[in-house]
Amino acid sequence: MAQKPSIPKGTRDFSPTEVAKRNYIFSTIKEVFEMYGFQPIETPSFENSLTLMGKYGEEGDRLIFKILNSGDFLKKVEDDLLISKDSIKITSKISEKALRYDLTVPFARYVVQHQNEIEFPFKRYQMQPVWRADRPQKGRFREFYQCDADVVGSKGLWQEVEFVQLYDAVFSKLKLTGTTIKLNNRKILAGIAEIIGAKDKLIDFTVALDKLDKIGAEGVTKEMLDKGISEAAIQKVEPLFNFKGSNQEKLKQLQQLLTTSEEGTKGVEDLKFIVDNIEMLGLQTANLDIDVTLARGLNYYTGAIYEVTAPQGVKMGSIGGGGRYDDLTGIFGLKDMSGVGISFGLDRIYLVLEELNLFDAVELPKPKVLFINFGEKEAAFCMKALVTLRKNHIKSELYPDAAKMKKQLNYANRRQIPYVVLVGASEVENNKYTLKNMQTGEQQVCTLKELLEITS
RNA sequence: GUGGUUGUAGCUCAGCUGGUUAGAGCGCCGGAUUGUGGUUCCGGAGGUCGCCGGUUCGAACCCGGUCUUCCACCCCA
Repeated sequence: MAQKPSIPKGTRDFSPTEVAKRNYIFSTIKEVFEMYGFQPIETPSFENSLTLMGKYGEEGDRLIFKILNSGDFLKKVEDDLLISKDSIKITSKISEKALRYDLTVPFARYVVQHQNEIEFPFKRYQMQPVWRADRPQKGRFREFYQCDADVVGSKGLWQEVEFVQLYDAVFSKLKLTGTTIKLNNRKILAGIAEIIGAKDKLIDFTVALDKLDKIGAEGVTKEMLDKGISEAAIQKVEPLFNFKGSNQEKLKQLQQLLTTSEEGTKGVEDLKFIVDNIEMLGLQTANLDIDVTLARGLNYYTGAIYEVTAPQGVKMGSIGGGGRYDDLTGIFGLKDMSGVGISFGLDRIYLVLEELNLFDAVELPKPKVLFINFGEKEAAFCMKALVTLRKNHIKSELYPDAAKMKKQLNYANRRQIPYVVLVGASEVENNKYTLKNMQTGEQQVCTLKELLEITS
Protein backbone atom coordinates (compact mmCIF):
# COMPACT_ATOMS: atom_id res chain seq x y z
CA MET A 1 0.00 0.00 0.00
CA ALA A 2 1.13 3.50 -0.73
CA GLN A 3 1.37 6.23 1.86
CA LYS A 4 -1.62 6.00 4.18
CA PRO A 5 -4.01 8.89 3.63
CA SER A 6 -5.28 10.88 6.57
CA ILE A 7 -7.31 13.94 7.44
CA PRO A 8 -6.15 16.89 9.55
CA LYS A 9 -6.43 16.93 13.31
CA GLY A 10 -9.89 17.71 14.59
CA THR A 11 -11.70 17.03 11.31
CA ARG A 12 -13.93 14.08 10.51
CA ASP A 13 -15.39 12.08 7.65
CA PHE A 14 -19.08 11.23 7.86
CA SER A 15 -20.48 7.90 6.71
CA PRO A 16 -23.93 7.58 5.05
CA THR A 17 -25.47 6.66 8.42
CA GLU A 18 -23.82 9.58 10.16
CA VAL A 19 -24.91 11.98 7.47
CA ALA A 20 -28.47 10.73 7.78
CA LYS A 21 -28.40 11.32 11.53
CA ARG A 22 -26.86 14.74 11.14
CA ASN A 23 -29.43 15.71 8.54
CA TYR A 24 -32.15 14.67 10.95
CA ILE A 25 -30.83 17.20 13.47
CA PHE A 26 -30.34 19.87 10.82
CA SER A 27 -33.84 19.51 9.46
CA THR A 28 -35.38 19.51 12.94
CA ILE A 29 -33.62 22.75 13.87
CA LYS A 30 -34.39 24.28 10.50
CA GLU A 31 -38.07 23.43 10.80
CA VAL A 32 -38.34 25.09 14.19
CA PHE A 33 -36.34 28.14 13.08
CA GLU A 34 -38.74 28.66 10.20
CA MET A 35 -41.72 28.05 12.47
CA TYR A 36 -40.53 31.01 14.51
CA GLY A 37 -40.18 33.22 11.46
CA PHE A 38 -36.46 33.06 10.74
CA GLN A 39 -35.04 33.17 7.23
CA PRO A 40 -31.84 31.53 6.06
CA ILE A 41 -28.73 33.28 4.83
CA GLU A 42 -25.28 31.96 4.03
CA THR A 43 -21.93 33.70 4.14
CA PRO A 44 -18.53 32.70 2.72
CA SER A 45 -16.33 30.13 4.45
CA PHE A 46 -13.60 32.72 4.68
CA GLU A 47 -13.66 36.43 5.38
CA ASN A 48 -11.15 39.22 5.23
CA SER A 49 -8.91 38.91 8.26
CA LEU A 50 -9.80 42.47 9.21
CA THR A 51 -13.42 41.42 9.65
CA LEU A 52 -12.56 38.70 12.13
CA MET A 53 -9.41 39.74 13.94
CA GLY A 54 -9.87 41.43 17.29
CA LYS A 55 -13.50 40.37 17.64
CA TYR A 56 -12.96 37.37 19.86
CA GLY A 57 -10.27 38.64 22.18
CA GLU A 58 -6.63 37.71 22.20
CA GLU A 59 -7.39 34.04 22.72
CA GLY A 60 -9.79 34.06 19.80
CA ASP A 61 -7.30 35.65 17.43
CA ARG A 62 -4.90 32.83 18.16
CA LEU A 63 -7.55 30.25 17.27
CA ILE A 64 -8.50 31.77 13.92
CA PHE A 65 -7.27 29.78 10.93
CA LYS A 66 -5.39 32.16 8.67
CA ILE A 67 -5.18 31.65 4.94
CA LEU A 68 -1.84 32.28 3.32
CA ASN A 69 -1.80 34.84 0.51
CA SER A 70 -1.23 33.40 -2.91
CA GLY A 71 1.80 34.22 -5.00
CA ASP A 72 5.25 35.04 -3.78
CA PHE A 73 3.95 36.49 -0.55
CA LEU A 74 7.27 36.73 1.26
CA LYS A 75 8.69 39.16 -1.28
CA LYS A 76 6.49 41.94 0.03
CA VAL A 77 7.69 41.54 3.62
CA GLU A 78 10.55 43.78 4.73
CA ASP A 79 13.77 41.99 5.66
CA ASP A 80 13.98 43.38 9.18
CA LEU A 81 10.41 42.25 9.89
CA LEU A 82 11.31 38.72 8.83
CA ILE A 83 14.39 38.75 11.01
CA SER A 84 12.35 40.02 13.95
CA LYS A 85 10.33 36.76 13.89
CA ASP A 86 7.28 38.69 15.09
CA SER A 87 4.60 36.17 14.12
CA ILE A 88 1.65 38.46 14.63
CA LYS A 89 3.04 41.26 12.52
CA ILE A 90 4.30 38.95 9.80
CA THR A 91 0.99 37.09 9.70
CA SER A 92 -0.87 40.31 8.98
CA LYS A 93 1.44 40.84 6.01
CA ILE A 94 1.27 37.39 4.48
CA SER A 95 -2.35 36.49 5.29
CA GLU A 96 -5.29 38.69 4.43
CA LYS A 97 -8.05 36.10 4.65
CA ALA A 98 -9.19 33.78 7.43
CA LEU A 99 -11.67 30.95 7.94
CA ARG A 100 -14.96 31.81 9.63
CA TYR A 101 -14.65 31.44 13.41
CA ASP A 102 -18.33 31.74 14.28
CA LEU A 103 -21.53 32.82 12.57
CA THR A 104 -22.29 35.93 14.60
CA VAL A 105 -19.50 38.21 13.43
CA PRO A 106 -20.03 37.38 9.73
CA PHE A 107 -23.71 38.03 10.33
CA ALA A 108 -22.96 41.43 11.80
CA ARG A 109 -20.84 42.15 8.75
CA TYR A 110 -23.68 40.99 6.52
CA VAL A 111 -26.19 43.24 8.25
CA VAL A 112 -23.99 46.30 7.90
CA GLN A 113 -23.18 45.54 4.29
CA HIS A 114 -26.79 44.91 3.28
CA GLN A 115 -28.52 47.33 5.61
CA ASN A 116 -30.40 49.02 2.78
CA GLU A 117 -31.95 45.79 1.50
CA ILE A 118 -32.83 44.38 4.90
CA GLU A 119 -36.26 44.63 6.46
CA PHE A 120 -35.79 45.33 10.18
CA PRO A 121 -36.20 43.73 12.59
CA PHE A 122 -34.27 41.10 10.68
CA LYS A 123 -34.65 37.49 11.75
CA ARG A 124 -32.10 35.25 10.15
CA TYR A 125 -30.87 31.73 10.69
CA GLN A 126 -27.65 30.20 9.46
CA MET A 127 -26.33 26.63 9.64
CA GLN A 128 -22.76 26.42 8.43
CA PRO A 129 -19.41 25.05 9.50
CA VAL A 130 -16.94 27.14 11.46
CA TRP A 131 -13.25 26.50 12.09
CA ARG A 132 -11.10 26.93 15.16
CA ALA A 133 -7.43 26.02 15.61
CA ASP A 134 -8.23 24.56 19.00
CA ARG A 135 -6.84 21.40 20.55
CA PRO A 136 -9.45 18.74 19.91
CA GLN A 137 -11.17 16.92 22.74
CA LYS A 138 -14.43 15.07 23.14
CA GLY A 139 -17.14 17.19 21.56
CA ARG A 140 -14.53 19.64 20.47
CA PHE A 141 -13.37 19.82 16.88
CA ARG A 142 -11.49 22.09 14.56
CA GLU A 143 -14.30 22.00 12.04
CA PHE A 144 -17.83 21.94 13.38
CA TYR A 145 -21.29 23.23 12.61
CA GLN A 146 -23.17 25.97 14.32
CA CYS A 147 -26.88 26.60 13.83
CA ASP A 148 -27.62 30.19 14.72
CA ALA A 149 -30.79 32.23 14.89
CA ASP A 150 -30.54 35.96 15.56
CA VAL A 151 -32.80 38.98 15.54
CA VAL A 152 -31.35 42.41 14.90
CA GLY A 153 -33.07 45.74 15.10
CA SER A 154 -35.30 45.12 18.08
CA LYS A 155 -34.84 45.64 21.78
CA GLY A 156 -38.06 43.96 22.77
CA LEU A 157 -37.70 41.41 25.52
CA TRP A 158 -40.30 39.14 23.95
CA GLN A 159 -37.52 37.98 21.68
CA GLU A 160 -35.64 36.66 24.68
CA VAL A 161 -38.74 34.82 25.76
CA GLU A 162 -39.16 33.31 22.31
CA PHE A 163 -35.63 32.01 22.25
CA VAL A 164 -36.22 30.07 25.45
CA GLN A 165 -39.29 28.56 23.81
CA LEU A 166 -37.31 27.85 20.66
CA TYR A 167 -34.63 25.97 22.55
CA ASP A 168 -37.31 23.97 24.29
CA ALA A 169 -39.09 23.27 21.00
CA VAL A 170 -35.98 21.95 19.24
CA PHE A 171 -34.81 19.69 22.04
CA SER A 172 -38.31 18.40 22.67
CA LYS A 173 -38.67 17.58 19.00
CA LEU A 174 -35.38 15.71 19.09
CA LYS A 175 -36.77 13.79 22.11
CA LEU A 176 -33.85 15.12 24.13
CA THR A 177 -35.71 15.68 27.38
CA GLY A 178 -34.34 17.16 30.57
CA THR A 179 -32.08 19.79 29.07
CA THR A 180 -31.43 22.86 31.19
CA ILE A 181 -31.57 26.33 29.72
CA LYS A 182 -29.42 28.46 31.96
CA LEU A 183 -30.24 32.12 32.01
CA ASN A 184 -28.36 35.13 33.23
CA ASN A 185 -28.00 38.79 32.42
CA ARG A 186 -24.82 40.72 31.85
CA LYS A 187 -26.29 43.70 33.66
CA ILE A 188 -26.61 41.63 36.79
CA LEU A 189 -22.96 40.69 36.60
CA ALA A 190 -22.07 44.33 36.03
CA GLY A 191 -24.27 45.32 38.98
CA ILE A 192 -22.58 42.83 41.25
CA ALA A 193 -19.17 44.06 40.18
CA GLU A 194 -20.32 47.62 40.83
CA ILE A 195 -21.55 46.82 44.31
CA ILE A 196 -18.33 45.20 45.34
CA GLY A 197 -16.39 48.07 43.83
CA ALA A 198 -14.63 45.98 41.21
CA LYS A 199 -16.29 47.48 38.19
CA ASP A 200 -13.05 47.66 36.27
CA LYS A 201 -12.48 43.97 36.89
CA LEU A 202 -15.82 42.83 35.49
CA ILE A 203 -14.26 40.37 33.03
CA ASP A 204 -11.90 38.81 35.58
CA PHE A 205 -14.75 38.65 38.04
CA THR A 206 -17.16 36.91 35.69
CA VAL A 207 -14.58 34.49 34.36
CA ALA A 208 -13.79 33.44 37.91
CA LEU A 209 -17.45 33.18 38.90
CA ASP A 210 -18.15 31.08 35.80
CA LYS A 211 -15.92 28.35 37.20
CA LEU A 212 -17.90 27.95 40.41
CA ASP A 213 -19.31 24.50 39.69
CA LYS A 214 -15.91 23.34 38.50
CA ILE A 215 -13.48 24.57 41.14
CA GLY A 216 -15.88 25.40 43.99
CA ALA A 217 -16.25 28.50 46.14
CA GLU A 218 -12.74 28.14 47.48
CA GLY A 219 -11.19 28.02 44.05
CA VAL A 220 -13.23 30.98 42.86
CA THR A 221 -12.22 33.01 45.92
CA LYS A 222 -8.61 32.20 45.28
CA GLU A 223 -8.79 33.15 41.63
CA MET A 224 -10.54 36.43 42.47
CA LEU A 225 -7.87 37.27 45.04
CA ASP A 226 -5.20 36.48 42.46
CA LYS A 227 -6.87 38.87 40.06
CA GLY A 228 -6.73 41.63 42.64
CA ILE A 229 -10.27 41.65 43.90
CA SER A 230 -10.35 42.51 47.61
CA GLU A 231 -11.40 40.10 50.29
CA ALA A 232 -14.07 42.48 51.54
CA ALA A 233 -15.55 42.61 48.06
CA ILE A 234 -15.61 38.87 47.75
CA GLN A 235 -17.41 38.59 51.08
CA LYS A 236 -20.21 40.75 49.74
CA VAL A 237 -20.94 38.29 46.97
CA GLU A 238 -20.51 35.23 49.16
CA PRO A 239 -24.28 34.50 48.98
CA LEU A 240 -23.87 33.88 45.27
CA PHE A 241 -21.51 31.01 45.92
CA ASN A 242 -24.38 29.07 47.37
CA PHE A 243 -27.23 30.32 45.30
CA LYS A 244 -30.16 27.95 45.48
CA GLY A 245 -33.93 27.88 45.29
CA SER A 246 -36.59 28.47 42.67
CA ASN A 247 -36.13 31.05 39.97
CA GLN A 248 -38.50 33.41 41.77
CA GLU A 249 -36.57 33.03 45.02
CA LYS A 250 -33.34 33.72 43.21
CA LEU A 251 -34.85 36.82 41.65
CA LYS A 252 -35.83 38.12 45.10
CA GLN A 253 -32.37 37.58 46.47
CA LEU A 254 -30.82 39.32 43.51
CA GLN A 255 -33.22 42.21 43.85
CA GLN A 256 -32.12 42.77 47.43
CA LEU A 257 -28.47 42.36 46.66
CA LEU A 258 -28.60 44.84 43.81
CA THR A 259 -30.93 47.60 45.11
CA THR A 260 -28.15 50.17 45.08
CA SER A 261 -27.09 49.38 41.53
CA GLU A 262 -29.21 50.91 38.82
CA GLU A 263 -27.79 48.65 36.14
CA GLY A 264 -28.09 45.56 38.28
CA THR A 265 -31.70 46.34 39.09
CA LYS A 266 -32.48 46.69 35.41
CA GLY A 267 -30.87 43.31 34.82
CA VAL A 268 -33.05 41.70 37.47
CA GLU A 269 -36.13 43.27 35.91
CA ASP A 270 -35.21 41.93 32.47
CA LEU A 271 -34.60 38.51 33.91
CA LYS A 272 -37.89 38.61 35.76
CA PHE A 273 -39.74 39.47 32.57
CA ILE A 274 -38.38 36.37 30.87
CA VAL A 275 -38.91 34.07 33.82
CA ASP A 276 -42.45 35.31 34.51
CA ASN A 277 -43.52 34.91 30.93
CA ILE A 278 -41.97 31.49 30.52
CA GLU A 279 -43.76 30.41 33.70
CA MET A 280 -46.96 31.73 32.17
CA LEU A 281 -46.39 29.99 28.83
CA GLY A 282 -44.84 26.78 30.10
CA LEU A 283 -42.13 24.62 28.55
CA GLN A 284 -42.42 21.14 27.05
CA THR A 285 -39.36 19.29 28.33
CA ALA A 286 -36.61 21.79 29.17
CA ASN A 287 -35.87 23.40 32.52
CA LEU A 288 -35.23 27.09 32.87
CA ASP A 289 -32.70 27.95 35.52
CA ILE A 290 -31.27 31.27 36.61
CA ASP A 291 -27.54 30.86 36.92
CA VAL A 292 -25.58 33.93 38.01
CA THR A 293 -22.31 32.13 37.40
CA LEU A 294 -23.07 31.99 33.71
CA ALA A 295 -20.82 34.38 31.87
CA ARG A 296 -20.34 33.01 28.40
CA GLY A 297 -17.01 34.19 27.12
CA LEU A 298 -17.76 36.33 24.14
CA ASN A 299 -17.58 39.74 25.68
CA TYR A 300 -20.01 41.43 23.36
CA TYR A 301 -23.03 40.20 25.30
CA THR A 302 -24.74 43.08 27.07
CA GLY A 303 -28.08 41.68 28.20
CA ALA A 304 -29.47 38.19 28.42
CA ILE A 305 -27.06 35.27 28.35
CA TYR A 306 -28.15 31.72 27.53
CA GLU A 307 -26.47 28.41 27.81
CA VAL A 308 -28.00 24.98 27.34
CA THR A 309 -26.61 21.90 29.01
CA ALA A 310 -27.36 18.27 28.23
CA PRO A 311 -29.53 16.20 30.58
CA GLN A 312 -27.92 15.13 33.83
CA GLY A 313 -25.51 12.25 33.52
CA VAL A 314 -24.33 13.12 30.03
CA LYS A 315 -20.78 14.36 30.10
CA MET A 316 -20.74 17.13 27.58
CA GLY A 317 -20.05 20.83 27.60
CA SER A 318 -22.79 23.20 26.58
CA ILE A 319 -24.81 22.19 23.54
CA GLY A 320 -26.04 25.69 22.85
CA GLY A 321 -25.55 29.26 23.88
CA GLY A 322 -26.39 32.82 23.06
CA GLY A 323 -27.37 36.20 24.31
CA ARG A 324 -28.05 39.83 23.56
CA TYR A 325 -25.49 42.22 22.19
CA ASP A 326 -26.53 45.85 22.02
CA ASP A 327 -23.84 47.05 19.71
CA LEU A 328 -22.37 44.28 17.64
CA THR A 329 -22.64 46.05 14.30
CA GLY A 330 -21.08 49.14 15.87
CA ILE A 331 -17.59 47.85 15.11
CA PHE A 332 -18.57 47.79 11.44
CA GLY A 333 -20.00 51.31 11.58
CA LEU A 334 -23.70 50.73 12.11
CA LYS A 335 -24.66 52.17 15.49
CA ASP A 336 -27.60 51.41 17.73
CA MET A 337 -28.47 48.06 16.28
CA SER A 338 -29.39 45.69 19.06
CA GLY A 339 -29.34 41.99 18.42
CA VAL A 340 -30.15 38.83 20.30
CA GLY A 341 -29.42 35.33 19.18
CA ILE A 342 -28.85 31.71 20.07
CA SER A 343 -26.73 28.94 18.71
CA PHE A 344 -27.01 25.16 18.56
CA GLY A 345 -23.85 23.08 18.56
CA LEU A 346 -24.79 20.42 16.05
CA ASP A 347 -21.84 18.13 16.64
CA ARG A 348 -22.32 18.03 20.38
CA ILE A 349 -26.06 17.48 20.06
CA TYR A 350 -25.18 14.55 17.80
CA LEU A 351 -22.91 13.02 20.44
CA VAL A 352 -25.54 13.47 23.14
CA LEU A 353 -28.30 11.89 21.02
CA GLU A 354 -25.95 9.03 20.17
CA GLU A 355 -25.10 8.44 23.81
CA LEU A 356 -28.78 8.38 24.77
CA ASN A 357 -29.79 6.23 21.78
CA LEU A 358 -32.21 8.79 20.43
CA PHE A 359 -31.63 8.16 16.75
CA ASP A 360 -34.13 5.28 16.38
CA ALA A 361 -36.32 7.21 14.01
CA VAL A 362 -33.53 7.98 11.58
CA GLU A 363 -33.52 5.85 8.48
CA LEU A 364 -30.87 5.64 5.87
CA PRO A 365 -32.10 6.52 2.41
CA LYS A 366 -31.96 3.16 0.64
CA PRO A 367 -33.71 1.51 -2.26
CA LYS A 368 -36.81 -0.55 -1.75
CA VAL A 369 -36.28 -2.79 -4.74
CA LEU A 370 -33.16 -4.37 -6.21
CA PHE A 371 -33.26 -5.94 -9.68
CA ILE A 372 -30.91 -8.89 -9.99
CA ASN A 373 -28.72 -8.67 -13.06
CA PHE A 374 -28.76 -11.83 -15.22
CA GLY A 375 -27.11 -10.40 -18.29
CA GLU A 376 -27.43 -7.78 -21.01
CA LYS A 377 -30.84 -8.77 -22.35
CA GLU A 378 -32.45 -9.24 -18.96
CA ALA A 379 -30.89 -6.03 -17.66
CA ALA A 380 -32.39 -4.04 -20.51
CA PHE A 381 -35.79 -5.48 -19.65
CA CYS A 382 -35.27 -4.47 -15.98
CA MET A 383 -34.18 -0.98 -16.91
CA LYS A 384 -37.54 -0.42 -18.55
CA ALA A 385 -39.33 -1.52 -15.41
CA LEU A 386 -37.09 0.76 -13.35
CA VAL A 387 -38.26 3.76 -15.34
CA THR A 388 -41.83 3.01 -14.31
CA LEU A 389 -40.98 2.33 -10.66
CA ARG A 390 -38.97 5.50 -10.34
CA LYS A 391 -41.69 7.55 -11.99
CA ASN A 392 -43.89 6.25 -9.19
CA HIS A 393 -41.34 7.33 -6.57
CA ILE A 394 -40.25 3.86 -5.65
CA LYS A 395 -36.55 3.90 -4.82
CA SER A 396 -35.08 1.12 -6.90
CA GLU A 397 -31.93 0.02 -8.65
CA LEU A 398 -30.38 -2.61 -10.85
CA TYR A 399 -27.31 -4.46 -9.68
CA PRO A 400 -24.73 -3.06 -12.09
CA ASP A 401 -22.94 -6.31 -12.95
CA ALA A 402 -24.13 -9.75 -13.91
CA ALA A 403 -22.40 -11.17 -10.86
CA LYS A 404 -23.22 -14.42 -9.12
CA MET A 405 -26.65 -14.44 -7.62
CA LYS A 406 -25.26 -15.17 -4.19
CA LYS A 407 -23.27 -11.99 -4.38
CA GLN A 408 -26.19 -9.93 -5.56
CA LEU A 409 -28.53 -11.25 -2.87
CA ASN A 410 -25.87 -10.66 -0.26
CA TYR A 411 -25.66 -7.08 -1.43
CA ALA A 412 -29.42 -6.76 -0.94
CA ASN A 413 -29.13 -8.26 2.52
CA ARG A 414 -26.39 -5.98 3.64
CA ARG A 415 -28.14 -2.89 2.41
CA GLN A 416 -31.38 -4.16 3.92
CA ILE A 417 -33.28 -3.85 0.68
CA PRO A 418 -36.70 -5.39 1.34
CA TYR A 419 -37.56 -6.58 -2.19
CA VAL A 420 -35.56 -8.26 -4.92
CA VAL A 421 -36.77 -8.83 -8.47
CA LEU A 422 -35.45 -11.75 -10.48
CA VAL A 423 -35.75 -11.51 -14.22
CA GLY A 424 -34.21 -14.31 -16.26
CA ALA A 425 -34.82 -15.53 -19.79
CA SER A 426 -38.22 -17.04 -19.01
CA GLU A 427 -39.52 -13.89 -17.32
CA VAL A 428 -38.42 -11.77 -20.26
CA GLU A 429 -40.20 -14.13 -22.60
CA ASN A 430 -43.46 -14.00 -20.61
CA ASN A 431 -43.15 -10.33 -19.72
CA LYS A 432 -43.33 -11.21 -16.02
CA TYR A 433 -41.28 -10.50 -12.88
CA THR A 434 -40.36 -12.75 -10.03
CA LEU A 435 -40.64 -10.69 -6.86
CA LYS A 436 -38.94 -11.92 -3.73
CA ASN A 437 -39.56 -10.62 -0.25
CA MET A 438 -36.18 -10.72 1.47
CA GLN A 439 -37.57 -10.88 4.97
CA THR A 440 -40.02 -13.75 4.55
CA GLY A 441 -38.25 -15.41 1.64
CA GLU A 442 -41.57 -15.70 -0.20
CA GLN A 443 -41.64 -15.06 -3.89
CA GLN A 444 -44.26 -14.68 -6.60
CA VAL A 445 -44.47 -14.16 -10.32
CA CYS A 446 -46.27 -10.96 -11.21
CA THR A 447 -46.89 -8.32 -13.87
CA LEU A 448 -45.33 -4.88 -13.80
CA LYS A 449 -48.58 -3.44 -12.50
CA GLU A 450 -48.69 -5.92 -9.62
CA LEU A 451 -45.04 -5.28 -8.90
CA LEU A 452 -45.81 -1.62 -8.55
CA GLU A 453 -48.76 -2.23 -6.24
CA ILE A 454 -46.89 -4.55 -3.93
CA THR A 455 -43.78 -2.41 -3.58
CA SER A 456 -45.43 0.96 -3.25
C1' G B 1 -0.54 27.66 23.84
C1' U B 2 0.91 24.24 28.75
C1' G B 3 0.98 19.18 30.89
C1' G B 4 -0.31 14.11 30.20
C1' U B 5 -2.15 9.95 27.01
C1' U B 6 -2.74 6.81 22.59
C1' G B 7 -1.20 4.43 17.70
C1' U B 8 0.00 -3.40 15.77
C1' A B 9 -4.37 -6.49 9.25
C1' G B 10 -10.35 -3.08 6.59
C1' C B 11 -12.46 -3.15 12.14
C1' U B 12 -11.80 -4.60 17.58
C1' C B 13 -7.65 -6.05 20.00
C1' A B 14 -3.40 -10.00 21.82
C1' G B 15 1.95 -9.94 21.52
C1' C B 16 6.19 -11.96 28.40
C1' U B 17 12.26 -8.78 31.34
C1' G B 18 14.35 -6.42 23.62
C1' G B 19 15.56 -12.59 20.52
C1' U B 20 14.83 -15.50 14.75
C1' U B 21 9.05 -16.67 9.73
C1' A B 22 4.01 -10.70 14.34
C1' G B 23 -1.21 -13.61 16.08
C1' A B 24 -6.85 -14.03 17.11
C1' G B 25 -11.97 -12.77 16.28
C1' C B 26 -14.95 -10.20 12.95
C1' G B 27 -14.94 -8.51 7.91
C1' C B 28 -13.15 -9.35 2.74
C1' C B 29 -12.21 -12.78 -1.67
C1' G B 30 -12.78 -17.86 -3.69
C1' G B 31 -14.92 -22.90 -3.41
C1' A B 32 -18.63 -26.67 -1.61
C1' U B 33 -23.66 -24.45 -4.33
C1' U B 34 -22.87 -21.92 -12.69
C1' G B 35 -31.59 -19.07 -11.28
C1' U B 36 -32.06 -18.15 -5.00
C1' G B 37 -29.42 -14.76 0.34
C1' G B 38 -28.66 -14.50 5.92
C1' U B 39 -26.42 -20.71 8.45
C1' U B 40 -22.40 -24.32 8.04
C1' C B 41 -17.73 -26.34 6.20
C1' C B 42 -13.04 -25.73 3.39
C1' G B 43 -9.33 -22.59 1.26
C1' G B 44 -7.04 -17.65 0.33
C1' A B 45 -5.46 -12.56 0.30
C1' G B 46 -4.15 -8.67 3.45
C1' G B 47 0.81 -5.72 8.23
C1' U B 48 8.44 -1.84 6.25
C1' C B 49 3.95 -2.75 14.19
C1' G B 50 1.83 5.86 12.82
C1' C B 51 6.32 8.32 10.62
C1' C B 52 11.72 9.82 11.03
C1' G B 53 16.11 9.13 13.60
C1' G B 54 19.11 6.93 17.72
C1' U B 55 20.88 2.90 21.29
C1' U B 56 21.90 -2.47 20.42
C1' C B 57 24.87 -8.29 17.62
C1' G B 58 19.44 -7.84 17.39
C1' A B 59 13.76 -3.13 18.33
C1' A B 60 6.49 -3.70 17.69
C1' C B 61 8.94 -3.47 22.71
C1' C B 62 14.21 1.08 25.06
C1' C B 63 15.50 6.65 23.94
C1' G B 64 14.62 11.43 21.08
C1' G B 65 11.72 14.07 17.55
C1' U B 66 7.22 14.43 14.77
C1' C B 67 2.10 13.41 13.42
C1' U B 68 -2.49 11.42 15.28
C1' U B 69 -6.16 10.06 19.40
C1' C B 70 -8.19 11.02 23.95
C1' C B 71 -7.83 13.81 28.73
C1' A B 72 -6.81 18.08 32.15
C1' C B 73 -5.79 23.37 31.89
C1' C B 74 -6.76 27.72 28.73
C1' C B 75 -10.88 28.76 26.05
C1' C B 76 -15.39 27.27 24.07
C1' A B 77 -20.27 24.75 20.60
